Amino acid sequence: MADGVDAIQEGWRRERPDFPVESIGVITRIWRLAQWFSDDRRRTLRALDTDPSTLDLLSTLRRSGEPYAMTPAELAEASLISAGAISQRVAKAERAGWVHTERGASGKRTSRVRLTEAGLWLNEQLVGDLLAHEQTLVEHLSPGERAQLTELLRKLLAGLG
Amino acid sequence: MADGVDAIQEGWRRERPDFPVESIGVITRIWRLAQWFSDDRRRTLRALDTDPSTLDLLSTLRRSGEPYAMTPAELAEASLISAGAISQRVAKAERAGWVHTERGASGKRTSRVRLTEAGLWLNEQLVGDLLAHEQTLVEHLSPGERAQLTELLRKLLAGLG
DNA sequence: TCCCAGTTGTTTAGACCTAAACTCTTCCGC
DNA sequence: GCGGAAGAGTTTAGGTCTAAACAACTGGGA
Repeated sequence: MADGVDAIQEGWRRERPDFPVESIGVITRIWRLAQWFSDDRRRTLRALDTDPSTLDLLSTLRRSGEPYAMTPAELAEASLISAGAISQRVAKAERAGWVHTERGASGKRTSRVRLTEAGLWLNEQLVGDLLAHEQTLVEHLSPGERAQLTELLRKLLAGLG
Repeated sequence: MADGVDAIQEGWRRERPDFPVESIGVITRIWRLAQWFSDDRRRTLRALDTDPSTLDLLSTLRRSGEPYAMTPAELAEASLISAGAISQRVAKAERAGWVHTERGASGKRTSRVRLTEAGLWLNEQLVGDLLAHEQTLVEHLSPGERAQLTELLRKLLAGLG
């Protein structure tokens, strides 16, 4: 039961038997899984006229709880992307009407990005559907395997710093 | 021992206790690990004046064995990226002197991309160093855990089709 | 032999990201 | 108060990808 990643490992073992190829089995599979899940999400969301970046923005605001408002700096930290990318995501979501930027009193530099009613409603729909769908994607593994995998991933991630 | 992914899960559990959040623990961690490994590789390669796309191209050719030559279509299939992206990767690597495109007899449409001596040499250095480095990244896990993780990832990937 | 549909490769338009430059505000220390 | 450094947000340049348009060869059937 071999997959494309085994083929890569075997290629290197054949060509350079002295190279340590064990990490490929973990890291390359993680890359492929990430790509697969990303593509799947992009396809699903495109059919609903949105995209993963916008969903991530709305979900971050939603998860923060009432009043569903955060500063750009907070959003950047929570989303693990640059502040510049947040500006662009917010501009796009604002054009679509999902969020509204509240600027401080005249000329203030600070601002807060807040979910609109429409944005809140959209997010509830999308997240509910997506989580249900993604649950089915991991159910090829038994409950025990899922728990084991979760723990191993957590440990690997924690070990990286 | 909680990480940022647990915070996301707890956020949803608090805001929407009816949503099935188990998949987040697997999928989001896979995304974060993929991002971490990608960033790490990009940083490492930038210090050596290259980038992951170029390394992937050279490695695919190298792994194919003598004479280290493939057509663009074969490269696209092996690399899991579009043919257009291959054109651009090849153009860049050719400018740097790592590969050479051999076109068929006058006016032929077919072509083969071949590693140059310099490209072969560069690849040996980079892959040797990277694999040694990446081995250290997974050694926070015991040998048994690494084997278990590899199997679970393989099974999850296979289950996606 | 000729035609045209399919295949192969390249180019271009459009996304989205990062990094860095830039603008404006805030606030510390004198 | 004042001046300038630090902080916050936006804009822009550059890079890489996909999707789609485009260009050019190939090969089977009339």
